[in-house]
Amino acid sequence: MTGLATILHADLDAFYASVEVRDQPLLRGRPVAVGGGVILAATYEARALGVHAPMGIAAARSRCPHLIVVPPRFTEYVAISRQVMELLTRFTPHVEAISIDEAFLDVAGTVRLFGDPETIGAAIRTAVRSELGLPISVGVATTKHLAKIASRVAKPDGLVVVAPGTEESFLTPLPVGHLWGVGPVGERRLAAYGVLTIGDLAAIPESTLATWMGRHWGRHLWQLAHNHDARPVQSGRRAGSVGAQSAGAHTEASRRHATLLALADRVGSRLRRKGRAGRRITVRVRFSDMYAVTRSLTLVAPVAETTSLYRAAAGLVDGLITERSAGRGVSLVGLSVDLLEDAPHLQLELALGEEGDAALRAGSPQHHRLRSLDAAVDRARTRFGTAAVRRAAVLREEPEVRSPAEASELP
DNA sequence: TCTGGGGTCCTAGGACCC
DNA sequence: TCTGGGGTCCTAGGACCC
Repeated sequence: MTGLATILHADLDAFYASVEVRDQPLLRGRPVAVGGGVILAATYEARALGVHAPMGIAAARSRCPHLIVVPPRFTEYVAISRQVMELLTRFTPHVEAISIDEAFLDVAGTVRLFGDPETIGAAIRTAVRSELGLPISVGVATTKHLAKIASRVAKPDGLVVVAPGTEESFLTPLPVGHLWGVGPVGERRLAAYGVLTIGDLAAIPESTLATWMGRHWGRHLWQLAHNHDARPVQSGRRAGSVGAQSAGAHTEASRRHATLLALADRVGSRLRRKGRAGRRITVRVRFSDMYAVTRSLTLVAPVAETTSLYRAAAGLVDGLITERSAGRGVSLVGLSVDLLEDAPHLQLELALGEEGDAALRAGSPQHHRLRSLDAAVDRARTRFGTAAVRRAAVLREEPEVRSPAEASELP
């Protein structure tokens, strides 16, 4: 051990809202929220008036009548996020992006180059502010978990260093809800045992926590409370799943199928862009009373192609709704795919997917797109051989590869 | 005034195999 | 014929994160 706290957690403040304020200077200093349906991010001015994500917009306005609500620009946020992550890699190659607006850095190897971790944290904040015009908070500590808590304590627009040896006094007074992974349910369960702060938690023996919360959870909580967190900063982590969902009334089968096809398109083209595929398809349906149900299916071979995703998803969703709807409306449908590291038939699936994509770019109407996969299958036969294509189809438990045409009968 | 869209991880039961 | 333990895969659900 170096005796130095070298893990940084950098977290953009009110990210979406800060981008909008940056790009529309007239918004500066005013209560601003980014939202579509619900609040996605709120400036600190808005938070002071009780506006928080993920509150409904109407509820937010009732608390804050002068709230300015800006529609989100996701493409822009993704691009800016990339710029931020790029900037961070100047200070160390060990950057682990964990969401659109936060990342861990391990600067153990670069302190001789850039100065101690606190100096690096300050330099990051200055660079992000001056080059990208955005506020970012940084926490510095000996573990990932503690660095994350430190950046939270640093907000807004601050820097907090937890020096080695001071961890316990730093953690003791904080509420247990500050622990990563302890949400409202965990907080309630712990409160029932009189555990309110991380100090309270740290005083409980691990074996007792295990009986209260289950073995795994108990052990995990005990370790976090004592700042035992050996997880290294991992750059280049790959996503484990890809999904898309759509909220709104989906009670009518025709609307639902159209939405599912669009979701399958979105997920499929993202998979192919990444060169990934997956076997496990999960659908999620939420009813109008917010009751949510999932169904999943593991295919025998991986898929990355719109029509296969669509058919698997439509079958699951229709079955689920027949089984559970009980006269309720459907307010959300979602589709996701668990990715495989590597897979037989992946190249064939990707080739089929490319053909589908080409048809999409050509702007052909939906039923033409689906039919065009017939032609894609023919081309795949030439490229990969009839046997390979048939095998892929059999492995997907489909009667025949040409069945995309069936899907064109759907809306 | 009802709750977006993108993810991660864990649990638990049943099927199946050795 | 009965019994047991261990391991893996599949599915459904839930908590949590931003």
